[in-house]
Amino acid sequence: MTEKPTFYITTPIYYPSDKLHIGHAYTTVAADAMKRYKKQRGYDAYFLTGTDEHGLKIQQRAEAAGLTPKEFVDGIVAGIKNLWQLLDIDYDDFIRTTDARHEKVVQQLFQKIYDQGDIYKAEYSGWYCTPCETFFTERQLGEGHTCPDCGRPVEMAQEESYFFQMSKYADRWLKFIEANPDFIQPETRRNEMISFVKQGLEDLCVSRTTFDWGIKVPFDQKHVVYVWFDALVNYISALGYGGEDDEKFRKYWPADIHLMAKDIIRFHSIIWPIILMAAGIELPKRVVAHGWLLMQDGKMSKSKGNVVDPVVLVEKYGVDAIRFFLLREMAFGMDANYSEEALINCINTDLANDYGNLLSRTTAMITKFLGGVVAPGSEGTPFDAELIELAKATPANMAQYMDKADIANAVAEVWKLVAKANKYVDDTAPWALNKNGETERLKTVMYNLAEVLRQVTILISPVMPHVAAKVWAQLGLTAEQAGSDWTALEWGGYPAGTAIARGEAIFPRIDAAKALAAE
RNA sequence: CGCGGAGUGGAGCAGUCGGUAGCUCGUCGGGCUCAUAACCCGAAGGUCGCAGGUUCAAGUCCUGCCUCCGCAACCA
Repeated sequence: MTEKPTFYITTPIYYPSDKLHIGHAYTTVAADAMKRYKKQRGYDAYFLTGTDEHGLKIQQRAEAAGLTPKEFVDGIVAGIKNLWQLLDIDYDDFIRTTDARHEKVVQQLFQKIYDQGDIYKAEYSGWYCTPCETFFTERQLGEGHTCPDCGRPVEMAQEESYFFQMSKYADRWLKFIEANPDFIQPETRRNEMISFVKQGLEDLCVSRTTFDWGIKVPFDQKHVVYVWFDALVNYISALGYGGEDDEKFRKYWPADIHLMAKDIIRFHSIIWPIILMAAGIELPKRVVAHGWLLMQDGKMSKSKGNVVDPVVLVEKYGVDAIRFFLLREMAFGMDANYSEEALINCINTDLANDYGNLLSRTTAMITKFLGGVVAPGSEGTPFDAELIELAKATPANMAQYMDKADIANAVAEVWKLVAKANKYVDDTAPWALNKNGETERLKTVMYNLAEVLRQVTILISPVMPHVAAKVWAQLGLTAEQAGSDWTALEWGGYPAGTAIARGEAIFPRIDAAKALAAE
C-alpha cells in the first residue's frame, strides 16, 4: 500500500475572550471545506484549529466574572467547540495554548533561541494605561493620548522585556520570499509584506511582566511569554514537535496552508517564518489570507454592536446554507459585504431555484413519466454530449480554483454545471418526449439528469456536508452507491434501474420579508 | 510627502500579454409547463472616480488629483 500524500491545514487559534462571530466561522468553514476536498481527492488531510488562551485581557475578563482564567476560558472554549459542531467542522485536533503539550514546546523553543543569542533582555517603552495595565501603540491611542479602552490618559512607561532579534533575519526572509513567490497569497498581501519588511524590521517584544496569565519564560520566572511567540507555535506543538512522540510532526509538517484573515497575515508571513528560521525548522508552504465580511456600517466590531452570531443564523437557515453562502460570496482574498438579505437571496437563487429545484423537477419527471425508475435509454443527441462533456470537465475546472484556495470560484464552476442541467431540461423538453411516446430518448435524458445531480452533489459536499444524504435519499441511492470521493466521478456511476423516491424540497425558498421581520 | 487597497450599467463583482465592456442579482418583455410563482430565451441600462499623457488603439500603461476603506505588532 502506498502512502497517501498529506495535506495539513490550519486556522488561526482564536482568542476566547468572547463568543466567536460569523467572521471566525468563515475562516473555519473555509478550512474545513478545503480539508474535505483534499480528502475526497485521496489525501491524508489533517486540520488543526484551537484557541489562544493567555494574556491580560483574558485575565481581566476572568476576574470580572469571578473565575480563574482557566475556568473562564474553559467555558468559552466549550461554546466554541459547540459552534464548530453546529457548523460541522471536522477538525482533527483542537489545540489550546494552555495545554501542557503546547506550553512545553513554547518554553523549549524560547530557551533554544535564547541560548543561541537571538533573544535578549532590554527595556520596552510605550504608552501605558495604568488602570488597564496595558501598553498601546501610538496609533491605537484615542484623542489626546488617551486609552482606547477606558479613555483615560496614558503615559510613557518602561518595562523590562525580552526581545527576539527579528531584524537579523530580514534579509533571509526577503530572499526566501523571492525564491517562493507563492508563499504569501493573494499577491497583494505579498507585496504589502515585502514593502513592510523593506521598511526595516524592529525586534519583537516577546515577554511581559505586567501580567502573569501566560507561559513562564523558563529562565526568568518574572516574565511571561508574550502573544505571538506563544500563539504561533501551536501549529507545531499540536503535532508533537520536540516531544518523544513527534510522529505527526514528521508526517504533516510543513503545513500546506495556514489560513487566516488579512489582519493577521503579518504575524503569519513574517514573524512565524522568522521564528522557524531561527529555530531551524522548515517553513510552511503557503500562508493564505482571506478578506473580511463587512457590515453595512463597515467593519464588524463589538463597539459598533454589529457582530453577527453564527449560531442564530445556523438555527434559522441551516448549516449547509450558511456554509454555502459564506464560501460562495467571499471572492478570494477580498472583503465581502454581509447582510441577511444577501444570505436569503443566495439561498433562494443558488440553492432553491437552481440546485434544489433541479432535483425537484428531475425526480418529479422520473416519477411521472417513467414510473420512478432510472435507466439509460438507447438514444442520445448533441444536447446530451454537451452536458456530459461539461460534467466531465467540471472537476478539473473546480480543482483549478480549489487548489489555489479560491473556493468561491470553485463553487461557481460547479454551478455552471447546475445551470447547464437546467438548460438541458428545456432543450430536451422531457414532457414532450413523454407525450410523443419517445420512451428510449426520455430515459436517456432522465438518466443524464440523475447522473449530473449525483456528480454535482459529490463535488459540493465539502462545502455542504449534509446535503448529500438528502439527495441520495431522493435519488434512491445508498451512500456507498452514490460514492463520496473523486474516484466516484466517472460518468455513468449512477446505477441503472434504480427506483427513486421523491421527497421534500431540500432547500425551500425563504420568504425574505417574513424572515427579516422575525428578527 | 508613513504603508496598502478600492472607485466599472440600480446592487454586488470579473476584466489575464493594452485591441469592438462581461458575470450574478434586480427590472422589463417573451417562451415553457417537469418543477420550490421555479426553469429557458431576449431586451433596456455604463463617456469604466476626475484631469492630463504615451499609443494606430487604454478600464487595462505613465503622471497628478479627488473620494472611500484598512493598517503600525492580542479584532476571522
